[in-house]
Amino acid sequence: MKRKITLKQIAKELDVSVSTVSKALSNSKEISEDTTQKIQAFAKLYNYKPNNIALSLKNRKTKTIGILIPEIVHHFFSTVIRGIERVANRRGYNVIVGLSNESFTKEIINMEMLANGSIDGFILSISKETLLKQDYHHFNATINQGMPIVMFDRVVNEVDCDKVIVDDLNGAVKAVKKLIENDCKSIALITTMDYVSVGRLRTQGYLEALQSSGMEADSNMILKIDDSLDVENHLEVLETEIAHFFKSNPGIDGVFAVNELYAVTAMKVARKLGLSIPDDMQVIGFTDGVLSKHATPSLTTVSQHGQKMGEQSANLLIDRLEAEDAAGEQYFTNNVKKRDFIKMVIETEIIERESTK
Amino acid sequence: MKRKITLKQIAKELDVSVSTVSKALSNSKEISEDTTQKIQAFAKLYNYKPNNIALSLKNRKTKTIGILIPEIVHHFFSTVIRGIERVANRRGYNVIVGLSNESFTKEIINMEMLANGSIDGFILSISKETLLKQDYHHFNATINQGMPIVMFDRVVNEVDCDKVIVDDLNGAVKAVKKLIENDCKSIALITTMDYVSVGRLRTQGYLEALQSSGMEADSNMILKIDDSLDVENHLEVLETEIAHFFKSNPGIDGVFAVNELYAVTAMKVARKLGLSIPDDMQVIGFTDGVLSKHATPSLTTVSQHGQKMGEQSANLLIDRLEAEDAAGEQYFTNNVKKRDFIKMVIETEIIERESTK
DNA sequence: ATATTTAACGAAAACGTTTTCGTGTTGACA
DNA sequence: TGTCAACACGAAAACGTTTTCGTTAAATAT
Repeated sequence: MKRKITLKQIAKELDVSVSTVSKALSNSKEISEDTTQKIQAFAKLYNYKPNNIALSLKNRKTKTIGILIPEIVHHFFSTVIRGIERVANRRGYNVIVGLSNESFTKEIINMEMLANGSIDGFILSISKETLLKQDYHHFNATINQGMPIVMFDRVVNEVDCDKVIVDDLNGAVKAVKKLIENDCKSIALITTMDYVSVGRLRTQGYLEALQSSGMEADSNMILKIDDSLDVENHLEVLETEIAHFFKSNPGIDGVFAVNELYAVTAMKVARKLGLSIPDDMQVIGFTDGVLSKHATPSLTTVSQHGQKMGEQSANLLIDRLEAEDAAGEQYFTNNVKKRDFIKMVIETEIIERESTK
Repeated sequence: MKRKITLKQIAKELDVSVSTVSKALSNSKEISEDTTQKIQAFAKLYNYKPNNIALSLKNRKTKTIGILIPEIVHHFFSTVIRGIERVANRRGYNVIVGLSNESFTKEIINMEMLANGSIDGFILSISKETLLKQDYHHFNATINQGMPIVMFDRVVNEVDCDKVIVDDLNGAVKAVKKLIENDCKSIALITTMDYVSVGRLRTQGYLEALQSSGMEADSNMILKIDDSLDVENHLEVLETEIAHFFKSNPGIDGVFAVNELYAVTAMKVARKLGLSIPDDMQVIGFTDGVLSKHATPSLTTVSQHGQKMGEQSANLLIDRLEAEDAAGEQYFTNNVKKRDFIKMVIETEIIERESTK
């Protein structure tokens, strides 16, 4: 086994100085053509590649982006990662991922681990627990240390940084309006608790859509699921809750759910209750994941374009990183912003499938 | 904004040497209690944290693991990542992920990017194109440079390293035997092309199970899907292929599919053809993903325990990394293995749901 | 009073780069 | 022959650590 070769070793072998080797490899014209040739040939032979860590230390930038998300086994988040990785790679960056597992503490620990030089900037989505606590000091702290953050999807006004969000409110409005257009008279909402901002916004969209169509909202028609319990592994609880909800509201002919799991489960429950979809009840979900596509009947849903969100986030972050470079840091010491923070909104799109008429 | 503080800055402020600061912070008893106190207080005040990159360079290890997978928007792979991240974090490591996107070239590029000092070792699953080409030189090259690799799921004999696999063959056998026990007389197989080793093994398991039960295999009962096309986005093709398959084999009363997408699609097609599941046809899939759990009817499936695979992989890799440490590298130069390579088999488990009787 | 230990700290090397600034040798030119 | 530029290269600093090895002064032992 041969360990990776270094400049110093090449220098020694060829009896020149380290500086000469470095220059020769970067085709500096300070070095004669003869020695350049010789050095390059030798380097190629031994497959020399500069050590990234050394470069990072010298350049004080790592060319890697830290991703911090609540959960990776989740279609939406993995789609975002794919988007980030795509543009990051294209622009010469690596990505390092941390999982907060929806925990405030793990979010902080992860950020601290990564913020100590390992990465140049963060792309993250806030954990539920953090949203609940409303404690955002760790975000502001990292930003204050000069490390830029881009937040996506679950964002918060209290932190000043670039943000990429999906138009949750409007997406919900569009979905509910579609149900109304499709002649639904009694439209229910299945949502989460309010502290998750996306849940809140989608709920708001539901209400606005009803209002603007002259239908009145009925709080009995809204089912709020306590997602503090691990719903993925307690599917029955979800099912019985929804079943109970449907039974106590017999007239429901349209359902808008704030995620695809709720939507698909609602369909399942409805069918068990003898309802046919979409004839007796139409259903629209949020998030275009595998479930929506492959459910029977396949689910009409609001697509949030996760990959696009990832791509935009990465571009925002890298743009800012490279702007810092160009500005040569002087702006920072003067405390002048190079560019105001951007809040980018990704438009939603309704993907019509079999669960609506 | 205050940039991260360094040892040198602390030293300057407190008018001591850098070495003194370093020692004081690590509670060396070389330093008097007074100065230790003073330095630690100051460091805490300014929230000093050692720079990871500098440490990596000095220690010649990064405490980060490189993950290289074909695709992240995939329940199985993200489950594995979750497992890796879990133990990596617990043992003080970070994870950096690269996506090969099933491409040979991207696999190589990614490996080269990461192998230059950014990580201590790899955990990876081979891309389809690489399997097709059967070109594994890049794996052997990195191993020869002293960087350990752990392969999971899609592994290959030509590379000498630790491996974690699921018992595909036996899992398939169990699944098919369950169908036989459940009185299926005519069992079909929906599989991939043979070059994907897991597909081949599962096919083999199907054949063995039939044979050992005295049933004869009929090549007409095997549908091989060409997964070179992007099946996720060309669902119709898959559906028509399966429909055609079912129509030309009317007697099928049991289906074993090598992944959950094929299984769920098979159920969908079957129902469109007027068949009831599980009464007319029973279906078992492979991979316990979201689809299996939430399909209607929910799918009986062979679970591969992705998270466990990730955890085992990470433990194997870190064990080896830390064994190298302890051995102080001498073994390597003598070309003596510290530990033979391990092939760890994760047992599969059949999760019974509604698609079987 | 001298030798030796101990306490408390600093200098410097090392990890692997890149880059700035010499420095010595050559050749040209006056 | 003396001056100066051009050429080709090397030394050293810097990035931020840790660690080994001094070094100095005071304290102790002889």
